[in-house]
Amino acid sequence: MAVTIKDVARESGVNISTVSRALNHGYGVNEQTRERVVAVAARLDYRPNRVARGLVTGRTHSLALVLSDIRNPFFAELARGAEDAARAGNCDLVLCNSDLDPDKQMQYVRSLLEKRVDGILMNSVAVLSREQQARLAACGVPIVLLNRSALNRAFSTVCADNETGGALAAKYLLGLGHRKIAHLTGPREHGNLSDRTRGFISTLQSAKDPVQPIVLRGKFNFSGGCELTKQLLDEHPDVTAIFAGNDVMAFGAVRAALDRGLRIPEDLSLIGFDNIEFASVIHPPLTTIHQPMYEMGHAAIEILLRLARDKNKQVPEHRTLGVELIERQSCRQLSCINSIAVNSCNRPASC
Amino acid sequence: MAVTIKDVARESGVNISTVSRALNHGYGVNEQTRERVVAVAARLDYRPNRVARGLVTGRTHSLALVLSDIRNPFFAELARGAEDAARAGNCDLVLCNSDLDPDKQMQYVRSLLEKRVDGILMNSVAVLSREQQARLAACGVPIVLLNRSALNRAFSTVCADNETGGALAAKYLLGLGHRKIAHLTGPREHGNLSDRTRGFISTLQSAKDPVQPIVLRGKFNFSGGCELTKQLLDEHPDVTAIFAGNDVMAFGAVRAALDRGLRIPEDLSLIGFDNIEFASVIHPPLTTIHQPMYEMGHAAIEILLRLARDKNKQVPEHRTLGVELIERQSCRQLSCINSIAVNSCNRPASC
DNA sequence: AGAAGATTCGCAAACGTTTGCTATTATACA
DNA sequence: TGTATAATAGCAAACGTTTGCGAATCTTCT
Repeated sequence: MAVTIKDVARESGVNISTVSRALNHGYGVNEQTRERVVAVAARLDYRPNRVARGLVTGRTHSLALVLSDIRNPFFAELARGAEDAARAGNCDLVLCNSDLDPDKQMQYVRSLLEKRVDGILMNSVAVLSREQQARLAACGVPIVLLNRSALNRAFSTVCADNETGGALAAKYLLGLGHRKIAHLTGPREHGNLSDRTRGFISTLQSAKDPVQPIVLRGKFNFSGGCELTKQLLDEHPDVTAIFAGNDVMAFGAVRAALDRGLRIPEDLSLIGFDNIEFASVIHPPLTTIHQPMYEMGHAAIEILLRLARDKNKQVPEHRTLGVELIERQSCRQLSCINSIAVNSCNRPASC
Repeated sequence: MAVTIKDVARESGVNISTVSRALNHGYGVNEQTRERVVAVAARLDYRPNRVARGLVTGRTHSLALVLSDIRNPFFAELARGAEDAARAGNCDLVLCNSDLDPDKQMQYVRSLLEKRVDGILMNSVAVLSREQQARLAACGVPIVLLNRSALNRAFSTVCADNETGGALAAKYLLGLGHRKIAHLTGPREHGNLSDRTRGFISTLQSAKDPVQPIVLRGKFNFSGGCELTKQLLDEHPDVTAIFAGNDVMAFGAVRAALDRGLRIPEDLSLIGFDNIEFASVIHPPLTTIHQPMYEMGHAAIEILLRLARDKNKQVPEHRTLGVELIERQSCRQLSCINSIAVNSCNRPASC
């Protein structure tokens, strides 16, 4: 069927081992024969079979990206950074959507191990049992995790400074004078979100005049943000500010607020986390914590490539990337005097 | 290193061929020995090496998805559909971002062919030269294209009914009384966008009272939509409606309009294409043409799986999936009388 | 010119499977 | 009991590479 190394060897009158050497590096092969072989290979349009090569070298030049859902713009951005880095390292990237389902996740990993990928970049293993994590750590292929797992230092990790991000959000809302503050987040097992929550709450509680936020947990997607906000507005109609665990939840909160006839930021201040592209597009432009998603994906794959390179020294690497607050127009100063000063109050008559 | 079929064979006292048969299907192997082998394999935690298997079977159980940029929510949705279908077919999916660069695209294909993927799903080959397309068609692996390529019927195709979608947008804007209409789109080579443009323009031109739209071509992403709209507003300040070739461009148009102090839909009507999730989130919620992105990805991979299944009968398959107009709040009736009737005019005093 | 060393290249094993063929044993039937 | 047939399992080739080793040739130096 396809043209193999044997065809090239026969056609250029040398042994297959010479063809292999000529095409791969050229050491130990005469310059003239090398040129001849290369020419023949080009003429026959020879494509080395990387499956066969992988079998003998033990490297497949494939990396895997296991994340919850590529439709989350955060992961799309991250995936792009990862893919670019993989490509630069001459690897390709297989995509797996786990939906954070532990069974699905382990099933993916099994399949990836059978396929002998050179490394795996995972969104989260926090949902896995301790035993499953141990099995993972012992599986032989390098694994980089995207959230800091304080428990298991067997893995390399890349993460944004989520805790600091949460703290930034808290300081910002406090600075604007908010006291009745809510926080929308996901289940406790979710590492990233939990770190944000921790930073947020502890900063609020350690203020000169401590604040105890209302914390609601649920699905951390658009509909989750929407539902939690509606629930919040029912139970605590007096909240003045919401910190959403991610931008997509914040978008859900915007929708819920609109449905209830509330305006942002006039009636409700809102701050997100992630700074995905559409955060600047929605009305009003969303104030949020920026995390360098592309760079995280890129950095994670670079670690993976290094780990895959020399199988012997498998020392885990940990990288934390900085976050920053992007101030837009979804939060307002609470005190009326100040709000007139910054001209963010549309109802001066009512002040 | 890893446990191989030989280890299982030795441990259970049979030949490796028996192990292979026992684990794969069980034909021609005694029930008792089968059970014994299975037990041993489980005890040793044996994982068959799919690289080796792929070498002999000629199938890698990998499919590839070559698209312009996963960060485009359209492609993220599509990728999710594709991945789900691939997983259901026991394949995994490698992700490639081509940025629609012909060189990059061919480079990806070369690499994928070397890796012997079982099939390739491509966003677009329209940017490729006729010769490159011919090479692609002859490469031996099944290829499904995402846009209808009227030229080359060698490939299978899956597409939304883009032309009808463009026509729907045109009819809708005409129905609202618009006459000064602009259309933002990408380069002529872009199959999808061109079909939309064709349907849009021909419908406008074949109206009782024909309209000639202003067509602007540029980058078909957020910043492209933004820049084109600014250019449009500079050159044609009297336009009343814009049809953006996709939602992301529409979002760019929203941003540009806001920057120029124009309100949507009061000062400018806007209709998009795709109906990505955030179309319903932005302010105002975007009227757009829905195309079934998840289903398209799913359908394309199903075709690929079928094609990969029996290598002999390689008859291309073509599937067109329907679109529909989602009416939200980004377009207004032009005539003032009507607009009062439908209460979409916020400035009754000026009417 | 002869020896030592370098260069070039072929041979064959190895990677871990699947699978056609054959040998052996068990089963059925006359 | 003997023979035809079916069930079971082993042997070995094949898939397409890479790579260690050794043979042959060429180069260089004394």
